[in-house]
Amino acid sequence: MNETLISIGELAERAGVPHSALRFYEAQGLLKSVRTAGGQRRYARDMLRRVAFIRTAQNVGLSLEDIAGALAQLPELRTPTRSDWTRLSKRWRAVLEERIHALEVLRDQLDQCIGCGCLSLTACKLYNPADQAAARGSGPRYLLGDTRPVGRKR
Amino acid sequence: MNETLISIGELAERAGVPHSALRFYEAQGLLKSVRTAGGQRRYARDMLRRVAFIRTAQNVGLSLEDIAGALAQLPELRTPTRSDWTRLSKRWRAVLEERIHALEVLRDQLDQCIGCGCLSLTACKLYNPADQAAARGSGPRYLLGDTRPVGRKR
DNA sequence: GCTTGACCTCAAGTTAACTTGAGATTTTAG
DNA sequence: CTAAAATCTCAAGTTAACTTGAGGTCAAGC
Repeated sequence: MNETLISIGELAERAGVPHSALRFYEAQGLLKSVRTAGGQRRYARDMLRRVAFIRTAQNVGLSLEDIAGALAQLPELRTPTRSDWTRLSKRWRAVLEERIHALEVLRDQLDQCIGCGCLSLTACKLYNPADQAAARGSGPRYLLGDTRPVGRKR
Repeated sequence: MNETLISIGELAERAGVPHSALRFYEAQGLLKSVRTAGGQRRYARDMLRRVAFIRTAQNVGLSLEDIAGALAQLPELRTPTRSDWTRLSKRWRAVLEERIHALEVLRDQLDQCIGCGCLSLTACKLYNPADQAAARGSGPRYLLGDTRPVGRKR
């Protein structure tokens, strides 16, 4: 019944991720492992899925912190079931939809702003700096449709 | 005829960007300035637009290096005209379209992958690690529709 | 049962994009 | 003309996400 556990080398190879990154993820609480008597890591098979999830999410621009938040919803004590992952997937879909929407808004506004010919920065909806929208704080205000900037920090 | 030039403080306030960032951008070749007899920076008005452009582009996830590349297309010797900016804007639109498309592909594949119920990582089109597509190199292969990952480094 | 490849830990280095701080000079308002 | 506000330079610090290296241990095959 230990045959279901894999070494860090195997996980690294199958996931296409370097060992160092796996250890780093574990240190950040994104992965878990049990140890052999000698202290080496052994991963349950579902960690492979976790790694895939992590890399995929990073690819759409989410931070490890965000990802850790999502993974925290998975059960700790048992191996995640199909429906655990499905639930997670649904939330992801929402995140992706928001990001797509934000980019579409940006694209459309870019057309109307710099691209339109008005060239008036003071009237630009895309970039609304401090002296235009000081009451709402400084910096770009409309970039993400003025919604919560999902997944992007700073 | 010097009234058309603004100080770093004014640019910072109007653009909603700290002085330090403006100096940094200049050091990176993203902005330009002339100096007073005493050595202080004075910016032409069109630098305000440049700053807006920089921040906007950063917001969609482009690196300063990418942005520098785009800005390098603007004329050095004269103030950019409306059509200079329009041309730049059109290229941006293409970049945004590509990013949007990549996210849509990702969203749709997520549905079919983790979300579908097959739960088979070996069959997952989203995340295709080394042992599935070793011949094409390791790491995720289909994440951006297997196209050139526009604007993202590493 | 031993050698060799796989692992381990911990500290330090790396890149991007800035920020912070120190110490000195320039501008500007009164 | 002078004091306060704005700038200047340069070096060092910061965060994220890892990588690299040193020095040493574990495990698997012949």
